Amino acid sequence: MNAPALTKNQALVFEVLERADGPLSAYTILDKLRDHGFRAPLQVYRALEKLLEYGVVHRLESINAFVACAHPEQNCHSHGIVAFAICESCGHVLEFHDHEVDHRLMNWTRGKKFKAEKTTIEIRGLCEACAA
Amino acid sequence: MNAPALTKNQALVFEVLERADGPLSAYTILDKLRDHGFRAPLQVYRALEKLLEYGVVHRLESINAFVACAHPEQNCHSHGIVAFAICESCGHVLEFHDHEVDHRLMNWTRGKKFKAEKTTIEIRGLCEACAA
DNA sequence: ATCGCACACGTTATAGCATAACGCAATTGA
DNA sequence: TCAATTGCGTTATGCTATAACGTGTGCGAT
Repeated sequence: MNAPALTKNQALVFEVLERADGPLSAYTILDKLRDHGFRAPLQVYRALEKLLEYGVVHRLESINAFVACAHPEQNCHSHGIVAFAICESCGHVLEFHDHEVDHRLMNWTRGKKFKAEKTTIEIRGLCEACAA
Repeated sequence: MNAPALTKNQALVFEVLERADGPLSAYTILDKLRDHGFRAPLQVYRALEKLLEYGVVHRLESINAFVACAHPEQNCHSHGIVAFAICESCGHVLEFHDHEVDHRLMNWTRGKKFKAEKTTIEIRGLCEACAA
């Protein structure tokens, strides 16, 4: 899915996520956009829904938060599975792709005749700076 | 962490999860245990916290639900990373372990000097029966 | 024995995350 | 022009999780 021009709300939400130096919850985004007229959670969730669809934003399931894609230039959906390392201290997120991991998981699901739609890989821990 | 004898509440929660044929939310567990005197979410969450610690229950982050471990006989924590395939139609969960996947992820985090604490791999899709 | 501690438990209240349902406005294309 | 689609705003609600307080029980150390 390629990203068409963003609507006003989508652009606002995306900018907030891009400027943030870590993942944000939907309600945090809402608070940051109150000055721009945002009043209700749905305004955020609806924008996020589209941004996720376009592949320019990721949802971190394990912490109920959202983060801008690390390489906005390319469509992230074409990279296969995305894995995240999330620092539980400072909140920073590392993003990476590994085709071998994809293969192993896909081989397994294929063997089980399971039709995979969406895969989540999230590693929580401490980043280099925080582990010191 | 090996499982000591379970307390009454822990045993009740664990039995509910074992009998269920799929993951359950904390509040669903609560409802199933009202007849046994459960009145508040914390009674469930506190039991779950211990069961997770003992490795006999898994939390599925992507659907906010809990499931009994598929091989209760062995300590699941000793198997390395656990991956789940979750059917979005019938709710059934397949559980598996792959040391090669573990390796790839650990190599990557080591390269980034990231200290991994807890890793989540969840594949949502359709199981064999539901995909037909 | 009893004091102190750790732990499980119960209760009330609250915080945090997400969506349902309604209606309106703008756009598009048959 | 009409119908369908999409985005938007609002109110209300539901689901998920934890804070904070107090009680009781078992058990080891003094």
